[in-house]
Amino acid sequence: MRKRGYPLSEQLMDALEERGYRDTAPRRTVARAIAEKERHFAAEELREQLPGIGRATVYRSLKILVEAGALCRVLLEDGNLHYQLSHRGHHHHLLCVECGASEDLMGCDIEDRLESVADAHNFQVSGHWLEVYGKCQTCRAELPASA
Amino acid sequence: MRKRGYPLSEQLMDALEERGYRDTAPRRTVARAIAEKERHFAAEELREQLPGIGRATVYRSLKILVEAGALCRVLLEDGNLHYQLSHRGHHHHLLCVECGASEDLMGCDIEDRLESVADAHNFQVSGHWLEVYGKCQTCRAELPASA
DNA sequence: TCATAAATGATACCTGGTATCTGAAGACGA
DNA sequence: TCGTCTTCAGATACCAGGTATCATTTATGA
Ligand SMILES: [Mn+2]
Ligand SMILES: [Mn+2]
Ligand SMILES: [Zn+2]
Ligand SMILES: [Zn+2]
Repeated sequence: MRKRGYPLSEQLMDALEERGYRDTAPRRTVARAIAEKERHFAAEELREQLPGIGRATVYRSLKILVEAGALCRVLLEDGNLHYQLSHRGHHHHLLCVECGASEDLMGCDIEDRLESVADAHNFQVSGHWLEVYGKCQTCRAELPASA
Repeated sequence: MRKRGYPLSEQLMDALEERGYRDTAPRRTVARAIAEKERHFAAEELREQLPGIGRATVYRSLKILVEAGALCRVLLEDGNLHYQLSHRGHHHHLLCVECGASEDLMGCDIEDRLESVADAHNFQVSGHWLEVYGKCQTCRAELPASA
């Protein structure tokens, strides 16, 4: 996602324009708010930050940004769904259960690895959802007792 | 989960009693309804079937049955969460996107396989969530064109 | 049997959406 | 620049899937 040279919020707008969506003031506002997020966030959290924007518009923007690949959904260990700026294309997340940090994991070969077990069930794999939970580098260092 | 000899609904109640929950009429009613389910189901679907049971009771029952390991949550490809009778212990699901059939996948070694990539990120894996989508044996046979 | 703790169900509230609709704003050709 | 056409915005209502509160009922076991 992140490229140097011009604002992230513009890159989000570009991703929408590429898909034929118009460049509107509310969408720019949403894009700017998302671009400032340093971590995954809940939909409602974003909406609270944007009292001037209609609820439906916030949710619609999230939806089309996910479709455009600019945002991805992250399933937290507690079952809550968050949104996050992320790499395009298929990938997974290493989610720290201590601090919430999330690291993208590119280069997924899960389906290759599932081949043999799926074959045994005569099941043809076409997709998957994987989230990985644990402790990040920083949190391991801070809590050496349980690291 | 399923053992021979006595009703599945009784096994659900047993799972609750093992955890110190009381044997009550509403819980038996919920357990009986769940025991009759041949597929994963939505919470609201179950509630509609049980108009005599309070909404909170239905949701509380689902929650404690999941905690007791008698039920598991299944994340469908469309993002909806369903519940399903299932094996105890860690496992995954092969979910057919055509017919909705779900097959349990025991013997998960995902975390072992993630070791090396997690190590590269200095990340200590403690858990994961995986759902596998595709086409089941039956649906592959019925639609040979795209199988 | 009876005290106690736990469970129920009504109600209200919350998050995360979607459907519908009217009016506003963008795109674009003349 | 204007008019038209389409999309979009925001209000509102609604839905699914929950949780918190609390008064009343029920199960359990001493
Ligand atoms: Mn991501
Ligand atoms: Mn299962
Ligand atoms: Zn961390
Ligand atoms: Zn199938």
